[in-house]
Amino acid sequence: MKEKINPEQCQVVSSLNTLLGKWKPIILQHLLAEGTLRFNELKKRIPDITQRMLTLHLRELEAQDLIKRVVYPQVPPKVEYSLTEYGKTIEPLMNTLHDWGKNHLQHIENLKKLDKLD
Amino acid sequence: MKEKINPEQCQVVSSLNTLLGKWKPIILQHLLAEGTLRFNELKKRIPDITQRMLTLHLRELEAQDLIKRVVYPQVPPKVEYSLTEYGKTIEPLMNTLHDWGKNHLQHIENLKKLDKLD
DNA sequence: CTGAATCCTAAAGGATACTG
DNA sequence: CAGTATCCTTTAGGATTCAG
Repeated sequence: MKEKINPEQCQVVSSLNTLLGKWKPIILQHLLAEGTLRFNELKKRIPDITQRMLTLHLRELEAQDLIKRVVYPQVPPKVEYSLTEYGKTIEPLMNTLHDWGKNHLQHIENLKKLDKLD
Repeated sequence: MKEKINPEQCQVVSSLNTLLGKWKPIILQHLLAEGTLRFNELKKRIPDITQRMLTLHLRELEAQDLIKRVVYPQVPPKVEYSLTEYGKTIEPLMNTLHDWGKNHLQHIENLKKLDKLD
């Protein structure tokens, strides 16, 4: 018997926790695709997110050192978000998740079709 | 500018939803490591999970076609859980998550140490 | 423009007791 | 042994308002 695995020590859970948040993967995808975006540019690209959640998620991603936040001291304020160098290491992970997820949707779709034949 | 990405059409989100559940990755890890386990064997290996959550998570993993459930019609009941053939395709994904998560914990640890030097 | 503050709802998960 | 059923707590997220 293998040793016990707890959520706290499981490294898979560690990865998942980093991405845990309804909009975090979306935010990361936009920053991966476009490099640098202002707060409102992100808001426009993710219409259904609330300002509150965008702020909270950005703060958490920043705390994880995945993104950096640059404030231009001017009025009206201008704040730019982009991935840190470290944050860019998440791209292969995102791609792996994307590929498996895409295949998974197809798989579930196929199962449903087979069910209808019964 | 790329097209908008919504949670519903985002394939990364699709993968994450499959693993969404406090104990699901843990359950999968045990089944990956040991092949077939009975309900109570899983419960013993994951001491802090409640029977309720174990049942719910197993049902959801089964609905995703990731695991299969075999009931032996006897008293007392015997139910065995194992990965489906399709479910085994999640192993590379789990490994990728594990590796990134392990590195991430180390990264965060290093950042904390650097902070203390200030 | 980029937030912060407050209040509220919904969903996930836990505790406990019961059952074929 | 392998669950169900019920009730409760916690947490994530949404709606709205205000502010520098």
